[in-house]
Amino acid sequence: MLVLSPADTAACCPPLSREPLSAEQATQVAPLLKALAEPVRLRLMSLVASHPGGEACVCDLNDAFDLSQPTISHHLKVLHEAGLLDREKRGVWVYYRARTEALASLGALIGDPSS
Amino acid sequence: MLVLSPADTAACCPPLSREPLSAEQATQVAPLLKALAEPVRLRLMSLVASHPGGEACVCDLNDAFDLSQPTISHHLKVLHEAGLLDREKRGVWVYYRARTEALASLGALIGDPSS
DNA sequence: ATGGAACATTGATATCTGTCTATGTCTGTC
DNA sequence: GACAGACATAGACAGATATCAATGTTCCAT
Repeated sequence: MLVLSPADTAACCPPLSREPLSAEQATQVAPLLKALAEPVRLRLMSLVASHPGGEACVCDLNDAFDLSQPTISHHLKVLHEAGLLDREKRGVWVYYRARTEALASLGALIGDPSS
Repeated sequence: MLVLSPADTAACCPPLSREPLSAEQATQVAPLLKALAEPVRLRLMSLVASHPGGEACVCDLNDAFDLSQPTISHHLKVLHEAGLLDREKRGVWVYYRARTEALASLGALIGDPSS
């Protein structure tokens, strides 16, 4: 099943320095950046993305921060709802996987490497 | 004179999916993303970056939005203090210039194009 | 069934932020 | 020098958000 996530909207736009973003494009892309624009979420994203297999269990992530479990859960939810993390429950554990295509298109939108 | 701006901190880190960001790196990079993570600022950045000559006068930018002049001024200040826009006063007008190197390194950090 | 472990959700609170109006500062012109 | 235009700053306020403690839910083992 094909699911369109918020993160897919990053692929819709040319790089920032090519042509001006429309108001609609900006309101679609900004939430992606906002999801990343927080130190804890940035580290969470990085932790998951750089984890062996491209996925990480919540139990691993909780230990990496000096924050309560609900707080980590909240940040993971924000990243998930933005479409930057995929969620999968396996038994008692929940695994999050980084959507690298979303990160790639977002990165290309910010700083076009080909220019 | 060489001035180190907040935006330069984006070049310090390997891509998100290479290795986990440290807490210090995350707190340095997050403000850059936060500056961009707002629809108006994203459009402002895009407007300036895609403007002929790579720079734009505030007078041009004000007209592109249905917002008060102080609000635009505020957003430009945020982008400037993040190190994403350079500021130059010429006569009565103020010109903002996009720091494309900062955008490039930030984009590379988010989604590594070389991987 | 019962209990515990792994996460999520809820509700509360303090802080941050985007917007406005009003005002200040600087620059060029008459 | 007075005035007008371009832009910044200050202050106020409503809405968003990061955090926590408490509680709920789901799954597995005993």
